[in-house]
Amino acid sequence: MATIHDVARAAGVSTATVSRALAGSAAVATSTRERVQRTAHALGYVPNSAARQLVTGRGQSIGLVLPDLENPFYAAVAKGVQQRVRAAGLTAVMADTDEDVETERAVLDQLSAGIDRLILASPRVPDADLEALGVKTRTVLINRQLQVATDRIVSVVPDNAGGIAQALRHLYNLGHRYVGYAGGPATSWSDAQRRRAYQTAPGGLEVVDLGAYRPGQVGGVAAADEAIARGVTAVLAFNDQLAIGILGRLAARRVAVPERISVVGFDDVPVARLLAPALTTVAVPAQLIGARAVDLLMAEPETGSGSDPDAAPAEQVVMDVELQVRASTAEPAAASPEPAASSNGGQ
Amino acid sequence: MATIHDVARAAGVSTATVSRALAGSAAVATSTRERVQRTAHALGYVPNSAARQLVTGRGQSIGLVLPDLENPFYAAVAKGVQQRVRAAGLTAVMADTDEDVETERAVLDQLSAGIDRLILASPRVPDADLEALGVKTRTVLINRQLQVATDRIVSVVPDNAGGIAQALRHLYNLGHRYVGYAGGPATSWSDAQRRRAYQTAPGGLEVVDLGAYRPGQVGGVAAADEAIARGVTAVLAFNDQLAIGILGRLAARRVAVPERISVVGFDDVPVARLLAPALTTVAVPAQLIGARAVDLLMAEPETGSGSDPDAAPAEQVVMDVELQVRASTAEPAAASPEPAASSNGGQ
DNA sequence: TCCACGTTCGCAAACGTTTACATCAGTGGT
DNA sequence: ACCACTGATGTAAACGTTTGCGAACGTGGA
Repeated sequence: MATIHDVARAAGVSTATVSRALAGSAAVATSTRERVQRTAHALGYVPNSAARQLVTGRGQSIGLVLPDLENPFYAAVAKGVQQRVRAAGLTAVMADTDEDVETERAVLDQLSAGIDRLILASPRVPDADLEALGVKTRTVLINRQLQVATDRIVSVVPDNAGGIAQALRHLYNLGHRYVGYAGGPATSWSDAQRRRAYQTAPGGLEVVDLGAYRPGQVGGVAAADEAIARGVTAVLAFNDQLAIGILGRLAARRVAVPERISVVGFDDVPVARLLAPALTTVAVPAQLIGARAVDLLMAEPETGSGSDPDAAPAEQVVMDVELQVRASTAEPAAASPEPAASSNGGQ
Repeated sequence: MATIHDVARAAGVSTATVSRALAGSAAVATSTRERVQRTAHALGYVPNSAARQLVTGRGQSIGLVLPDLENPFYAAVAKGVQQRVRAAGLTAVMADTDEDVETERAVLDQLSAGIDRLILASPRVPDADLEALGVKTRTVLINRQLQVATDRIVSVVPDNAGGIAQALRHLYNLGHRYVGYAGGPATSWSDAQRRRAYQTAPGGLEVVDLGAYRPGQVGGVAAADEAIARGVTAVLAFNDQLAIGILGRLAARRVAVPERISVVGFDDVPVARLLAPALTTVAVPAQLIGARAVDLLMAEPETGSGSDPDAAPAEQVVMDVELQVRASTAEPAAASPEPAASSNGGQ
């Protein structure tokens, strides 16, 4: 492996000049720069990133920790992150926490050793941990916000309220009056947001809480059973994974979708349109979110001198979402029955 | 940030002792080791990975490059890799090549700077590039083998031949006599393997080449059209992505599956069982493959002194696959028509 | 002729570890 | 009483790079 010394010797200059020439510094003569670049290329020189990182302090890789790589939504986020990161000449180290808080904490510990810039998707650890992390590590949150505004921790989130509103309006227009919300994990910030959003449902539309479920096949069966028991005409799921599980259970119990019950998801993962029936769902631009997170991470936190210092430091960006109407929603079968009672759901 | 010097001073020893104590070296007194460990923990000391890597030469992260993170099969591979890597106290840097050879080459260049251990899933670059890479970087291939056996490049692959054989036998037992193979990209090593495998189909079963397609929705329509045109009673797809595309096109053209045409996939991605009809497919243990690749990467290449040196250096491991019979395959509608002619497929 | 100054470059000090080698104190054998 | 040896620790070099500082060398103005 050729080092900077080899290049320096071959080009007849000092290592300092090689370093500067390769970095494109202005303080080196054009002729010298070109000669050095040629020599470096000829020798197949590639800078040792460890050495560079040691002296500069700034690493060339950013960390991405997400709850589940096999969830297509996060896969898309990862893809977006990866593309942007590579375009910037950096690399991305990824960690999967298996939706588990303890694993997440362990991963965070491990990563914070060598990584100084982090993207956290749907982090489950408490706010305090995040703030502690933010002290030494520049951090961008996806699907979560912090109460206190630290300028080192920014976030990018989908328009949860808007998405729920669109879905609810769609169901209302179809004629639904009694809708269930099948929630996600209690520790999920996104779920809390979406839960809050349906409180402001259009007048005349009652939304009941169906409970909290783990997204996926297993959570889907309990959620579907609850929906049937409650007699709702439509169910709005926390995300597509859960909606898919619900669809599966409904099919197994021979409950016609959308004739007897309409189902709406959230995320619009690629398979949503392939299901039978194709899933009506709120599309959130996962890849874009990932890309945007990287942008935020690279933007210098305080370039105060430029323009006025407090010009919205973009501490939080909200991405637009859009309902995709497909085959899993339709008018309710009969006139929607009067909601039995204003029974508020458990948990 | 506390350095090793801070710990040394606080514990009243030299940095060398701290380094040894924390590494668990036997050459340090138990009492000293414990005192150092306590001090280090109290100071919140975490070793600087860049400095460590600089001196040891060995990095603490392994690279994983794969063609498409949004393909659930590779997402599963990535998950398996990630788990194993983390268990070993390392980190994984991931790169997505978008199924593009040039991108792959660029990624390989970029990664080989700071990474000395690599896992390549379905690499598209020519053998020569891989051999060059293997010189300085310990490499494990997934879904590909090299002709020449370099001891620094090993590989883990699914039992392609076995999988195809199982699928073909299943179709034959069902009564099919005229089956189409919808192939993947021409540059894919896996596709070549699977193509070769169907040459040795059971007697009486004719398999025709339907051509080469990009896996996914778009490739699926052309492949389905070709299958219909050829009049096959069943189609065996290169992978699930392609099979899903075919299913979609068949549904759009109102060709009943499995009544008119049976469809078999390869991979068994999680959504396969959720489709309508649920996809019969060859299950390959993606997560296990990822984990196994990491194991191979960590195993020291030559521990010659131990036992006899040429005891199968495990230069290649083949993973068992198993056909999952679901709803997309059935007996052909009528008695399978005599194959019109022995027309061999294009491409 | 001399001085001030800008451009281009080299010197050498850091960055935080690991590790080969030296040092030192015991300990048991002769 | 001495020697050889083992076990525990310290010393210092090395890893490959970036970068502040100063040296050398023109160049133009006074």
